[in-house]
Amino acid sequence: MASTFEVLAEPARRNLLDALRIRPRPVGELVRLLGLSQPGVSKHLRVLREAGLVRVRQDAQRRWYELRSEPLAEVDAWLEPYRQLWSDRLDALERHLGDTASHENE
Amino acid sequence: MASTFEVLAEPARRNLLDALRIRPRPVGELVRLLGLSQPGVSKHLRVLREAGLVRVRQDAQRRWYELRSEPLAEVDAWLEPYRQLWSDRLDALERHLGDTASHENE
DNA sequence: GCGGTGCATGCTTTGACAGGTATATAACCG
DNA sequence: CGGTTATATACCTGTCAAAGCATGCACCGC
Repeated sequence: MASTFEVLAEPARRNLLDALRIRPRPVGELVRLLGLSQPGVSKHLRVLREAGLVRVRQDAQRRWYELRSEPLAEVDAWLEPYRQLWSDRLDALERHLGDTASHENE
Repeated sequence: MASTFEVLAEPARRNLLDALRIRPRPVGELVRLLGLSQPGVSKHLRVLREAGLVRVRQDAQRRWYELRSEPLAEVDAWLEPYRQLWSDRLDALERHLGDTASHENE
């Protein structure tokens, strides 16, 4: 089973997640939204499902796909130690702006 | 040039970033840390460089690679609307725990 | 200058993956 | 039942990326 990062590497799959983030949708609707072939969409959905990023609810002949955010939380956790880097940088910017403001009449 | 997500799909490259997050390092050190061949590491570093995730500082025959976090901030931004999903879920959990606690003697 | 070190690049093979078309499966409707 | 809708899977093809090995290139110390 592919890692969450590998799954997210494919733009079409990120688009699928973006669509499912709004609300669950059946496959046909995703096909229309993405403009891919139906088999193409089904195959991406399979990858997403096997990675735990979506789950399916069957409703007669329709299959409603919905988002599962847990794997994304892991990505967020990986990112966590890096986040500090740009917040540090923002802090520095803010200090700089503060300095500039306090010197702005010199 | 590959997207940041594509670049992060490769585990070795995430390992490189994790190593460079601590401090800048020359290639040889990264080779030792990752246990890959030197050309392999160099090629991954090239991909990281072309995606803007690292930059190089040349020091005589050594090349010091250091992290550039900007592209990671973009990933973080993509993740942003999803983050709400698990914070919502945490909120719900906390409410549930609160309810449970208030009923725990029933 | 010369051997040695540190690193990049070229080449080749191999395997994975995406997209398409055609087809299978399953459930609905009349 | 028969046709139709909704979705999945099989198969094929082209593309691309990763890994290994060999080699090139730049700089160092002597």
